Amino acid sequence: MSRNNNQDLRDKLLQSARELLVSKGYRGFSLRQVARETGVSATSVYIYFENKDHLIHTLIEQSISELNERLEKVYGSLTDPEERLKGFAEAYVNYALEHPREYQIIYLASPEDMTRYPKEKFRKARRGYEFLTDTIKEAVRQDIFDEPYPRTAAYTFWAQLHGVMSVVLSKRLDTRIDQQEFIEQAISHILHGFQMRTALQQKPNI
Amino acid sequence: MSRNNNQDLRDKLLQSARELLVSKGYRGFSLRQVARETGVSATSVYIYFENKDHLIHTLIEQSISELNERLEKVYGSLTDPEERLKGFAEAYVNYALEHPREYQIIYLASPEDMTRYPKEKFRKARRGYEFLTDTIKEAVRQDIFDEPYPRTAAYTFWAQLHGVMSVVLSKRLDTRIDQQEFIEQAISHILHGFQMRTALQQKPNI
DNA sequence: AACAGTGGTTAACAGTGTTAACTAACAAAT
DNA sequence: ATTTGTTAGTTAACACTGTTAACCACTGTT
Repeated sequence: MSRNNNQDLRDKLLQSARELLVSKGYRGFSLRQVARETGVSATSVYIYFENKDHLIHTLIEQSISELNERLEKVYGSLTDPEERLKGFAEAYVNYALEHPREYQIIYLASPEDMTRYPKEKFRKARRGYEFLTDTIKEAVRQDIFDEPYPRTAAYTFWAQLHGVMSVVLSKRLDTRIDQQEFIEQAISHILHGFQMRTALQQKPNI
Repeated sequence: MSRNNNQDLRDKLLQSARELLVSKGYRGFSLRQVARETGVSATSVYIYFENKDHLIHTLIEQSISELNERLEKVYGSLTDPEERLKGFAEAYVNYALEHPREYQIIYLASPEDMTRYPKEKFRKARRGYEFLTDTIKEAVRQDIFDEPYPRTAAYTFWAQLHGVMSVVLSKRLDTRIDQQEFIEQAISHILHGFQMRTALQQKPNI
């Protein structure tokens, strides 16, 4: 157990870091604690990560990848655009509910940090958006949606979903509101917002 | 300038804290720095605030109040439910754009902190939701919307808006997407999601 | 056998939140 | 008028933190 320590320790550090971040949350997260947990000196972390931010950033990338894999699975298992869209929403919500802390990690990085990292690193993260953009484009092609800018629409979709889960996970929901109910209704609203708008835009009949 | 220092210094601390948080962001924010800036010893802060979290929390409350005031203004100046809803959205977005750091402060508090504070403190924060809930109820009364749970719908509305602004402010938007365009389209989608749904909602089950 | 590189160490610096112990100023009580 | 208690502030200290510099023990190469 000492040959290719190279990648070995790096992975162990990442795992300890993730566990700590998930169990103690962001506040109780420290490099030294990670090192302690891994049974290694604090400065060793700096051999594999430029600094604390970079370690966390790596964690974020991992989580984004896992989320994207789920989305890809949905994309591959469904063909109807509307079904896919709903599938995306559910996969997204489920990931957030199953891994709340990790989900929050993804959205943790503040803008000032982001700029310090190479922006290309987020290209991989955008894969999820591509699935979504494709789906919307397909829906437009099939005359199901009427979106002039599918990419913008894709970001709108994610943003709304993120808002919903953000509110849920940060426990800002009114206690009188049932969480499950809230999520379902929100998804329903979001999906509905994408349905043909031209016909309804004015005063609806009935 | 030394009589009722009581409230005086407290306010000065809050002001310094806000300036620091806005200029340096959350990372570069420290109690000691706040004290230094105010020209007072670090421990003085503990006379007026239980700890760092409580200080920040007070800042949050202030920002929420300011935001709520804007919403109240909208509520008072418009009567048509749909107009009001749109007005709320715009006021919300404008506040976020004009005071990005302060907006982010509002949504900074992580769930683990929240529980440490008396939940009632957020009652005042809920005023905004009440304006919105009222508006939706009124829309339902006028047969414009068809929302079985106006309160839930209100939270859905906020959540979606928050998601949109969160994405914008954390600079996660694809560089190819115009920010202004994105916001407008998102608002349009969100509002549309509230328009009459009965005719379209074929599959109500998740 | 000497060399450089790698992966790790310990020691130290500057900074943090927070607590404990103290002091100066002032109001009230005797 | 002196004692008392309270209040608003102080300094000193503790246990942390992220990060850097200097060092050390190995490895494989020449």
